[in-house]
Amino acid sequence: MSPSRRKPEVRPLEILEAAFHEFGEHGLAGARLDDIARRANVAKGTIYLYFPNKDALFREMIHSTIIESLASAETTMASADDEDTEALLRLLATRWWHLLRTPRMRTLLRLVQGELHRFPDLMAFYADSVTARGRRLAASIVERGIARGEFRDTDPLIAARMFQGLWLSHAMWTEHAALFGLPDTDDTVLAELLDFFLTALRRPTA
Amino acid sequence: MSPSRRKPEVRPLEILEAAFHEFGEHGLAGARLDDIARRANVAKGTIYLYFPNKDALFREMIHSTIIESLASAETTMASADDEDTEALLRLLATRWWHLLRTPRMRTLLRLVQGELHRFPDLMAFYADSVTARGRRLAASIVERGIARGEFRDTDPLIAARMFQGLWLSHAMWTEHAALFGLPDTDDTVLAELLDFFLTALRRPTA
Amino acid sequence: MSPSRRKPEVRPLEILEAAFHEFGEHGLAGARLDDIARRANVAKGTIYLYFPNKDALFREMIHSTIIESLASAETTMASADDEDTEALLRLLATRWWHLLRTPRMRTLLRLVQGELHRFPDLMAFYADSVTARGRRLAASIVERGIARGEFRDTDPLIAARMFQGLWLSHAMWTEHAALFGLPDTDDTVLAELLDFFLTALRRPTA
Amino acid sequence: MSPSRRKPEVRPLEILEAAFHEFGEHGLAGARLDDIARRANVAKGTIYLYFPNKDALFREMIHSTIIESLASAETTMASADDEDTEALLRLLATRWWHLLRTPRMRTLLRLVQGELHRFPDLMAFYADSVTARGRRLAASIVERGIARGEFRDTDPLIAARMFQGLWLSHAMWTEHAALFGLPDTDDTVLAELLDFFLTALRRPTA
DNA sequence: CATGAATGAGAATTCATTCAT
DNA sequence: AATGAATGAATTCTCATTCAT
Repeated sequence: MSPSRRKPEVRPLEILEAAFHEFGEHGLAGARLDDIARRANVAKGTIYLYFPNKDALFREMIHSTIIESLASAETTMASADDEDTEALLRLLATRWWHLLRTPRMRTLLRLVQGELHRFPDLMAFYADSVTARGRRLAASIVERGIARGEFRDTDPLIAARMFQGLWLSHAMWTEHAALFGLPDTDDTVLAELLDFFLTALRRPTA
Repeated sequence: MSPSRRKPEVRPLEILEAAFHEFGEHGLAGARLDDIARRANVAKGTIYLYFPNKDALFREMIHSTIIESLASAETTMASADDEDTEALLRLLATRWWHLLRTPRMRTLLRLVQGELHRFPDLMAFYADSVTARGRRLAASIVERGIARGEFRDTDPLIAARMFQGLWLSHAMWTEHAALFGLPDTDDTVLAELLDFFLTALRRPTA
Repeated sequence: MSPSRRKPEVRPLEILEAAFHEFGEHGLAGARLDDIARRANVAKGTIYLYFPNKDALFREMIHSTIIESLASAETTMASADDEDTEALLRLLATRWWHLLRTPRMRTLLRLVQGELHRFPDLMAFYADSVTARGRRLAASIVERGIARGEFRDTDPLIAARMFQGLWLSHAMWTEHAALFGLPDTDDTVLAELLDFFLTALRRPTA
Repeated sequence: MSPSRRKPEVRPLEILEAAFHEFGEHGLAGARLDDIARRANVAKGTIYLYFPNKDALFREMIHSTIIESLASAETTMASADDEDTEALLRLLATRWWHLLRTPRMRTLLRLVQGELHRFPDLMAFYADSVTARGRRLAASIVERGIARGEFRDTDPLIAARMFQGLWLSHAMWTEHAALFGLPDTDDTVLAELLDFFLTALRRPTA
């Protein structure tokens, strides 16, 4: 085929996109550059125009996926302010739930779990920019609820961590919902999560 | 190495053990049979006397690790009966926590997360024998607590799922405790988990 | 880089110059067109405007380097006539020595030795235009010396060949002077060469 | 093909032999592992059982060829003692001439000239063990001649260097004898060399 | 049973060459 | 004329698998 030329800036993005799919499906070692190239509609050598080797491609793919997740989280999380805190938390939780259940996010989670322990710097980047950042947001809402007397008095960061733990594990199970005994409808799962979490958080009614 | 004269049945076990380490560190595609053989003190060809190929070795390794985990869970979980339910739950939770934080368990969790989606039958086996079984045990305790009026009235299986979700995600974070904002001492984490979970479970004090 | 506006004829020369360096350093197969282009401050494709392929570029580079060497030899060798033959020979030998020890010449020698056996026509061209031509020049001086009774009666072409052999091998050794046991200063080497050669050539003093 | 098995020690030797031919013909960068393997009657992967990569194979090939040359020089040079020095020198010179004109030696010379400047340690090894060693041998004979009054009084090491220079350059020319104006028969060349060298060395006859 | 040298298909990487701009 | 992104064939290197010993 003759060297075609589109907008040059999209090439690396297409490659990263293809890399996301292949690495996501087969892992770092299991994915083949050949397949990534084919999926990106690009010759094998083209990948090396933008990435020095397979490892670097993997790293950049993870990095850019995290960045992208942040962006989409950013827009997703922008919150309303005039509501009572529980409603606010419900809103955040719902959006979070949908975000986590995105195919993109699920694949990212799997890669983080399965492959990132060999890339400590990427793991740190993920922990910082995704986990810690999200936790702070959740904690700030919890804090607001405590300040307003809606929630019981607890460490907001710990509560936020529990929140993340619950959502995270359920999101992972969702990928094999039947196997892991989740209800058929995702909304049910979300309702259960919220119910449980808020029960632990609310002031005991006298 | 000279053909050694151990009990012949230990050979495959040693190979499985080595496989666990190498697959655990590098994943299915990334691990090399060469390294597994070296770690097992065995010639490369010997592996093929016991396992038809790499995939099969991986499967058997996962399978036997799950079995082994069950066994160790079994002994760990054997419960006392004469106590109040909360104490019982604390006991279970503590043991579970220590089990999950075992290097063996953590590696298994990573492999399940990272590699098992390509082995649906193994995933099912894991879900059934580990997750579901554990959930039933936890649920039965919760049920007892409800029956005795110690816990609020909820679906015991859902509560048990929340329990697992909390423990699981925290166990995974523990591998990079500092990065993921966990307290320094594991006991503190456990205390936080129990506190949160029991708060959600206890009857509201009038 | 923007299309530059030099005299168009200099382009191929710059490319040949860059090719000389890269081929000289890495050999025909080892050199990369990429590096040649970069060194010539030219895009990779530009090379193909002037040379049909790598091999041709190599050939032309060798060819032009030989031509260039001839020219510089020409000017270098233009001889005075009014002197005694030994002085004439000393002059020629000195100039030759300096020419051979030029980086350009040394690289050419290495390429001739290492790569030209796969280009018989270029080898022949080199042998004819450089070696044979130089030998004839040297032989003519030897002949003059014999005719004048300054030198012993020998075959001038053979003597000239010995002359070339001595100078050539020493020039090659010079590139790693310390390793090959040459004196520190080049002039010493030249003096040794001349001393030896003239001793063999002079009439035995009665 | 099924994995065959001969005396295991010969494998690397066969590979080195094949490497010598391919590298000798095409140079380091130009030779293909594939061809080396084919020539050695060995699968491609087998090469990597004995040599970590192409460069290392090249190095070992050079190294072992040098070693081998030394050995053959050793046996070749073992000298008789009862003769006059000139005869001794003629003997040495003859043997040297034949050794240098061996295909093996010629290829080695080409590789040393054309490729070894990128392997300084190998160049040093060659200079030490081959060139310097041979030079010392020649020098010792010259010295003997001087001591006996057969040769004129000169620096024996310098004379030996001239000797080597003459032989070396002529050996190289021999590969393209016609092109470089050498006589048809090798013995004639040798006779010329000896004649010239001894003329320079002999005492002037009063 | 056990070995490990040997295999060769397959994967990563390189780079001469092309061609749309 | 000049560019340099793109190509893909060619090459190096890897490693699961085989099998003679």
